[in-house]
Amino acid sequence: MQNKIDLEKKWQKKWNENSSYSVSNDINNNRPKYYVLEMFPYPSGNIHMGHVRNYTLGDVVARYKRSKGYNVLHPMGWDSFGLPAENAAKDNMTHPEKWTKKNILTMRNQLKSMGLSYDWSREISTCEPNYYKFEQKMFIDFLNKGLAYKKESWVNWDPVEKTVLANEQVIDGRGWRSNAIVEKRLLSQWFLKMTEYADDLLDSIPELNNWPEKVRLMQSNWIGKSLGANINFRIEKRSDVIEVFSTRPDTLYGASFIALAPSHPISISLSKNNKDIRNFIEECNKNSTSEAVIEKNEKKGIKTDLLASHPFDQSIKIPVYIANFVLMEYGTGAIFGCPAHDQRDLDFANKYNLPVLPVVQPHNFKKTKFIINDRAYIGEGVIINSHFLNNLPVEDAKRAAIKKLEDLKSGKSSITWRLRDWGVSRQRYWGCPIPIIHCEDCGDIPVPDVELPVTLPKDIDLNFSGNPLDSHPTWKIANCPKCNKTSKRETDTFDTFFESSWYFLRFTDPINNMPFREKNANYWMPVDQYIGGVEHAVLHLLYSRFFTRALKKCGYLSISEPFKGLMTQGMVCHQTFKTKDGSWLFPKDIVKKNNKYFLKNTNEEVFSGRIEKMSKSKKNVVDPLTIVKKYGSDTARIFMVSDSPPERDMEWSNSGVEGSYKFLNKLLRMIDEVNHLEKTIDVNSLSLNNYPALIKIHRSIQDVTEGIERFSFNVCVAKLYELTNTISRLDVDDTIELNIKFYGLKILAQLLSPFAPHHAEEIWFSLGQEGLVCNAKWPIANEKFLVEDNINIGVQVNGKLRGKIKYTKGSTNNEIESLALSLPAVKNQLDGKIPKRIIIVPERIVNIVA
RNA sequence: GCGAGCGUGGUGGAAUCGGUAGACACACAAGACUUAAAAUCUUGAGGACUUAAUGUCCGUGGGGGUUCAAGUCCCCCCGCUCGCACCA
Repeated sequence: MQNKIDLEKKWQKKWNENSSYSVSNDINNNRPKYYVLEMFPYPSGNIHMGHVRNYTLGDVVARYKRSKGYNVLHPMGWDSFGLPAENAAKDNMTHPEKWTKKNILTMRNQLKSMGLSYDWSREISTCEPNYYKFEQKMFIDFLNKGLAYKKESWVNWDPVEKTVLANEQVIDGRGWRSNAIVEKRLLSQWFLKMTEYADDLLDSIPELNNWPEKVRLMQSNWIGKSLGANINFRIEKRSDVIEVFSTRPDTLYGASFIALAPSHPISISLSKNNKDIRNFIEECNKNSTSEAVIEKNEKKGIKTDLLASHPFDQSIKIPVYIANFVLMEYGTGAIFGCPAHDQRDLDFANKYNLPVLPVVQPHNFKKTKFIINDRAYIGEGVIINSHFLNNLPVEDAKRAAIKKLEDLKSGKSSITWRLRDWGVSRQRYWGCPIPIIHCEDCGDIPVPDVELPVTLPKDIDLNFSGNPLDSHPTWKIANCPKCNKTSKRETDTFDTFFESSWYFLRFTDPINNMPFREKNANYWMPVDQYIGGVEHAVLHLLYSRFFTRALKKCGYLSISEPFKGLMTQGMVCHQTFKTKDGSWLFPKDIVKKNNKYFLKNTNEEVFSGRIEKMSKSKKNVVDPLTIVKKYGSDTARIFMVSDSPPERDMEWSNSGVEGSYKFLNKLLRMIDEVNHLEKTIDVNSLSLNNYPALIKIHRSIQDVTEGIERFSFNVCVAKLYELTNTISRLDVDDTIELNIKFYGLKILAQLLSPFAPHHAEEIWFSLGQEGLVCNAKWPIANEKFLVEDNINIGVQVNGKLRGKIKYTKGSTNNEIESLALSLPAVKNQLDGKIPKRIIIVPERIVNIVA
């Protein structure tokens, strides 16, 4: 038996020599196309188990589809702009570019050692000017089509580092490096008009029927279309009004306060003459910009002197507050609070002693008075305490209230989206420069096409705080393309989601000096199967859907939806280990003895913690390279798909890996056993009943094929184990069994090839088959071996299993019934009584109701 | 806080349509081979209770419901995980 590494190297070399996985750019061929894509990695240093899982899943699909005769596009590249390169630069004083390129080199070799069937000639890296120059042009096209614009928006500002922080860099309201209290600041930034496609992005979700339902739901909720009303409240002694958006205009009579966002124009104007309000708004501005943080914080407000008039009854006066939970970005930046029917409003009202008047009463309410204590009622019901709305059901009352508001010219029906425009400006170095020049006279002028790309300067000062592009002495100086006046370049770069929003298009035509040819994109797109982590369920996938539409509007291609099929894989988890005083330990340093864990070096006892997602911070990582070196990549691949279904989280376990390794070794032993023997008989001519192994072989073809089609790869592996067990028990001294064994091994090689391609080639070759198994046509089960004549089903009495019966296919219900009733256990249960009913579900179950 | 998902033996999981729960594997135990170990092969097993019969009861996070029949459908609850717009 040869060394696994040599075996794998041998076949990788063969694939290379044959260019087995490269795809022709000639798209006029007759084979149907199939585009399988895994989310490309950020080159963080080394591949981790999450990558191994992701790319194994994709490779199974790619290899399977190839053998089914598809023209398969299966590319790989690098999402190589991003914050970690800048962090690494600060930590180790290495240039982001150098760090990134080194990582790519390492990771490319690691991926290549896994024998993944990529067309490496299409490799792309987004930090290359040759990639990002196209998106600079795209941005200018968006600008010209009105899909990009500039506005002010809030950022997390670290006053010590003088830099903008990502939400993840703000920990408990402080900068992660400086530990300074983070402030909110307004910056002028570029936005893409995603809201223009809000309706389309929402309405097209039903077409994405090869996406997981949960992702479609998340996207729907994210877009968040709400029907309601914009309502104007007049302010006492002032001429302006407060415009409020509400989905519950039916509860207007229950309004007990109005709350403004801290950044609402009225809040700002009030703060000018009121110190308390100014302090409160300042306090709110110390909050993070993260919605999760804002929502988790204690709900607080400050009362203003303003009183608003109720739109239906000017005599009702409602106090106006400024509250920390009202977002300027959503709706109109102001709400009316109806505490009885909204939990957040109720908490607020109870805190500030505001009245709670119920205006919706449950339909079946019997008692005399409906009272709200500390739980808001948000269900269905009829309106009470509301004059002209009384006795109407909620939905009717909404319509009536809106009608009245319109009659009074105090409001109108309105749709509000949760979806916001996409802010793409980042105050960072390691990203694609935004191709704009700010001229004092002409304003923001796009860099002319001939001057693209705007490339990043290499000589940057990493010690300097703030954005290195901004502090660079010369880079930002440019002449206005219009008036030639000395001007300043835009020093912000694009959000790195920009690159990942069109990389799948570049893969369809990666070498031409244009982003991609429309012809190629139209042929390959949409991606037939996209595979990646569920953490991208909303942002990346929604940005890409928007981007594709925007590119279509600019004439780049003619499709709207980039991803036809989506598979979201679960995380790779592992047990954690800690010392007595709670510091994390690497699993590789630990040995298990008598159900206790000890440090390898010192023999100190350590303790196992929860099973958690593999992460560097908890040290519960297993390095894929160590595994590949020890067991070979086929072992890692088989293990990755064998235990857990792809969409679920999986646990990495050493014993599981050992199991996969043993399985592959068993296969190699089997070929050693048969490859010196002669095969003589055509097994397809054998009759089926005498040879259960033949039936098993054909069942396996059927089961594995179906399993791959519906992503039950773990079941496929189980079926391969079963098939292996069956054929390993065949007797090589019996001529017929030997021939079935040959045949079974050949089929096994083919069924195995998407999962453990190196071993599959080895078996294929040892059996003396022509060519490479990766080019062989996928086997088809012979129907005559699939039909089962003997039916074996359970018999229940009152839904409980009491026995089993066997009959031949085609027996009548009467025959089945008498067979069932003749079972001793059934007779026992019936105890002489006559069954009330007998339910026979053909070939499934008999249930006798006594 | 809001949105989404998940929960089945000692462990990972299977059960495609509501129809024999626990396939396949890991771990475990016994046996074979071996001077021995490893490797390999064979066999066993959800839990409890017995009168030890191929017997009864319980069993898919907990509680309730629909149905001849529920891991699967509905309602409530518990636990864990993911996302929340500047991580990718």
